Amino acid sequence: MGRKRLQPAAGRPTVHTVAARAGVSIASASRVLNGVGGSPETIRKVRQAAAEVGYVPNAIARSLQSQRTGLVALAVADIGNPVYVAMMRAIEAVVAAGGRQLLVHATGGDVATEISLLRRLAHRYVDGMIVSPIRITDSHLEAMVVSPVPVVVVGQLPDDAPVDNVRTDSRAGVALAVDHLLAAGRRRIGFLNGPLDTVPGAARDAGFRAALARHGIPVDEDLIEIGDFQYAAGRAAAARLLARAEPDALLCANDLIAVGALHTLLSEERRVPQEVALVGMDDTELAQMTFPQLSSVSLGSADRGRRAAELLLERIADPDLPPRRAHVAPSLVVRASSIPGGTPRPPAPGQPTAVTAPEPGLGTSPAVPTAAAPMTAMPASPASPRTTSTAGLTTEGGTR
Amino acid sequence: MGRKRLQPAAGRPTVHTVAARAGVSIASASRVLNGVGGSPETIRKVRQAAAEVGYVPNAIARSLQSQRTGLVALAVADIGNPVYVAMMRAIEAVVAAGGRQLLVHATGGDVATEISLLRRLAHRYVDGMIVSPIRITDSHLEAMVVSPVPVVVVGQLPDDAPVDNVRTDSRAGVALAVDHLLAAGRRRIGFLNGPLDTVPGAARDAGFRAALARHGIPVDEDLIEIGDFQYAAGRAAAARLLARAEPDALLCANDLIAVGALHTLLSEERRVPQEVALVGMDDTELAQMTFPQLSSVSLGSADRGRRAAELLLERIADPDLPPRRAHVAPSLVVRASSIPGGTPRPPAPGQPTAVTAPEPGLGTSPAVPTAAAPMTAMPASPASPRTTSTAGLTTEGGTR
DNA sequence: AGACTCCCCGGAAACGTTTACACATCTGGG
DNA sequence: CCCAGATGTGTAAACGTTTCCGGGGAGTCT
Repeated sequence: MGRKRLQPAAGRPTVHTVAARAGVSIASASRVLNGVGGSPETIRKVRQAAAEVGYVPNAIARSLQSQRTGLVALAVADIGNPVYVAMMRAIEAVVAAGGRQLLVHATGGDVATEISLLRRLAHRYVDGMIVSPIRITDSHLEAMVVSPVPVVVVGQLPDDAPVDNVRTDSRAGVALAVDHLLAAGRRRIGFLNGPLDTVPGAARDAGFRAALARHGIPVDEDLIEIGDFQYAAGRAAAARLLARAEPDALLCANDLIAVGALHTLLSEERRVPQEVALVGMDDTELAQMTFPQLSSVSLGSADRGRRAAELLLERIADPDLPPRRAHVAPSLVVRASSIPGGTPRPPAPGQPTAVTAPEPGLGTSPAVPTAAAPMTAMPASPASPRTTSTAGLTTEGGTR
Repeated sequence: MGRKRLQPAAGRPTVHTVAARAGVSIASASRVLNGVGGSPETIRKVRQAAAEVGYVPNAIARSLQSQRTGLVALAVADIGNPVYVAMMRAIEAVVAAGGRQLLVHATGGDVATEISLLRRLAHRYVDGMIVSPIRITDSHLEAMVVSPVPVVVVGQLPDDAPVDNVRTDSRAGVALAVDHLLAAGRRRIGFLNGPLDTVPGAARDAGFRAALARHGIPVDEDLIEIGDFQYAAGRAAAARLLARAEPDALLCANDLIAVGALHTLLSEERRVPQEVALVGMDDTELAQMTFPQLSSVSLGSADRGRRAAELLLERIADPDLPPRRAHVAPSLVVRASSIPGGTPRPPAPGQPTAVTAPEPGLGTSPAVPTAAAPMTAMPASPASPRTTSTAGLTTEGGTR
């Protein structure tokens, strides 16, 4: 009898400890502790024994048995970029509601790091991963399809890739900004972009050229500068551009670049927006912190994060789902940095005005269907200058 | 013979699969795969079999056996606050070098969430945790000592708490800022603080009053405003303060508050720093992004993060170490927002100047020993305006 | 009263690894 | 020639859970 455990006193209590103390089998103890089955008397004894020894189940052993870790990984280039912070918050919320925790990886935008992370999924240390790569290579795709746990991509992906992904139409987003600036009477729009060999950089470049072409405006290469997606690069790129051209507006590929550009503009004593209008992209928290506040194209980072997390959880629950693709429509949030008359007075100061892009078609549509979109004032709470514009969400390929 | 696995074809390959295919025992297979022992012939067979079936060891099973998860958790209030981003990056680096990954929890500064997180450590889903609580309660302490895995605290802790922790002397940090402002001729220093029932809020309040007292200046309660540690609160608190008093300087309990205050100042058309000098705390990335750039008291967040991670890994390796405490000395980084003549011209524009506080004694010393510290120009690379001032690090209690 | 159902319980097998231990074989030296 | 040691291998026991399955008891229906 009872020859199973030799010295049950050593180490932390396990199910065996509890079972022995309650005088029942480990099966009964486990059942009671999981709330399934058990006679009233057994339940009482086990509960009491567990309380007395301070039993807490071991998460790892449970994972081994249940084949799920309760973890979801997120891999982004730069956890300092507020756009990823917003995404992370949204993902965290969904994932926590699903009873899981979030493991965050910072890849530094490095392809090798990303691949290695995807490959490591083979160890199944997480239940799934959300990844937002700046560049996509064949190795990425191969690692994703080979992975034993599901992967969801935030960002553009080849149309035939059998991977869930949530995307936004950043070309249409750029078009919104260009339309807005042209409607405000600007004619020489400078463009501060990220590297063209990145997915977002390429899309923004294409969007910018297409938008100008649609308005019959020739592209002046002197008005285009390339850096990376960081603050310092934005600051430097703006300085280079201003040294050789006289833009009356600057469109920036993300908010960090825009804040850098704003710094250069102000330190060169150019008035914003009177002399140079400024528009960023991503509509991060940062856009509301600058003075003047930054107009910015929202690409729905929080929505994309939320949607990605939902897709991932659904796929974890049912791996046989067909590959799905979700879209989040961009919208423009207008603030003081691009409005000629300074901060609009009618609502509260710093109140945003939003313009929403029409829903994009399948894949990357060739051009933006609308001409200059009408501006619509959005109702918003006077307490917070946060935009309440809701980006449109669509899903295709799923059976919802 | 071979009656162990009934259908080895199903599911992903395990050690059993590899062993069977190589015609050896699982023990031999495991040994080869771990690189310990094995004859040349066995090694060849096992390697080949593993490659053929694409074997990857299961992280969970390995964890169960080895009693380590390879994960380290970090719990902070707000992953959007750049001070935590800096800390997180530093921790990530150390932890990755130690072959582990980082699990990030956002607590929202909520005590109940923090406690629940600490309690969950009993499940041993991570090898240890770094936590930076805004408030510390007895429940915190109890949960920490009870935890089966080590916990390191970033922030003040009762002196007798048997928990590793790394702290900075934020009172001395506040004193650095006050000294600087007084030396620059400011006399009516406004103070925008966080809640007084938080550890950092209380310390900053005490530091502010002590610094004024040391200079024989009476405290004017009209010049003190309380909000929380966020941007919006800073903006609102500055507006309230400016409505009832006429400060010639504003000292802010962190950079987010300072950026909010800057927004209010600029939108009320007060010139910074000519009319109102501005100093923040934490010296985050944000401080370099504003215009004018923000003077800020560095509390060495990256250093604290790094040190905390080191302490944690050391303790994981040797749980019997005595409780240790590490100190990081604050320093002041002077930028354009607090210098009367605008951006200092001598070095490159936006070049920081740093003043380092003397090493604090044990525990919270009653007052700051130095009078107005001398300003020392720091050499820095012309390319980046990042400060290179290194905060001093000390450890006590350990056997290093 | 017998058969049937339902519920509760305990033994044991899984999950996939590492490793203690025992055994066999081989080598070299006395 | 025989034994000590070294070396390689396989069996089985861990790590801590959940869960399948079969047995037994109590109750109900016919």
